[in-house]
Amino acid sequence: MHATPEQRAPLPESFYARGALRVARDLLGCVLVRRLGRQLLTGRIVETEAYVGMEDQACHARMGRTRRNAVMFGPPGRAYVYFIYGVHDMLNIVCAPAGRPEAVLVRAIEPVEGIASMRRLRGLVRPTALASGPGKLCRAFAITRRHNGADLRVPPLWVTHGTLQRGERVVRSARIGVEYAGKDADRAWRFYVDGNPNVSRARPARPLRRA
DNA sequence: CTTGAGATGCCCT
DNA sequence: GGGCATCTCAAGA
Repeated sequence: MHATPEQRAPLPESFYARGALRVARDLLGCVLVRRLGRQLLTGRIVETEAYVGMEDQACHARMGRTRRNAVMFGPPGRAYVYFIYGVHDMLNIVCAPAGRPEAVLVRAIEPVEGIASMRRLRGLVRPTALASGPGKLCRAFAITRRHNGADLRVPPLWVTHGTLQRGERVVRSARIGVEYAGKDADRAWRFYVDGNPNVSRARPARPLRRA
């Protein structure tokens, strides 16, 4: 089954300009594409989190603009990639018009093409563990801080339209690892495909709501 | 490992 | 007593 040109076309900037909450939901099922030399690595996005501007106490922009978070203040549809814990790169997508620092963290991907390369990049783990977390996915797709600011409509890294399959349901929960965020720690701003084995934490800590 | 907030210290006027 | 360079250190999805 081959993708049509339409399906392969990158999502336009307007898709990303609608605010992190809507975009986080709508990115589920869309396809991340990475060109590595002559090879394409692709996968369906199955888990995201919204980070919603300066008011959001979990958002990197909460203290205003700094050197690190500057790309969040720029145009939508760009990669905001940062390094954390001395170990992981994290891929975020800027999701509001310039000046509004909102972004979606891409947290898990279901590998589709280029799985052999992903295994090389990640080590020999279960296929469903190749990209089942924000740090893992950056490793599997060879995404690093060098991609910070990259336009996600052109190679080597872009996102194309995709849909959920029959029977796939979106659920939401609190975001992972934001306990420090006070009033915002419990907001249900994490979205994922219910039951998908590539999601980073299959078993939720708390009850879920249908999204 | 990086970041940035806060502390500390230094020199100016 | 303010502005700024430097340090220090906790915390980070």
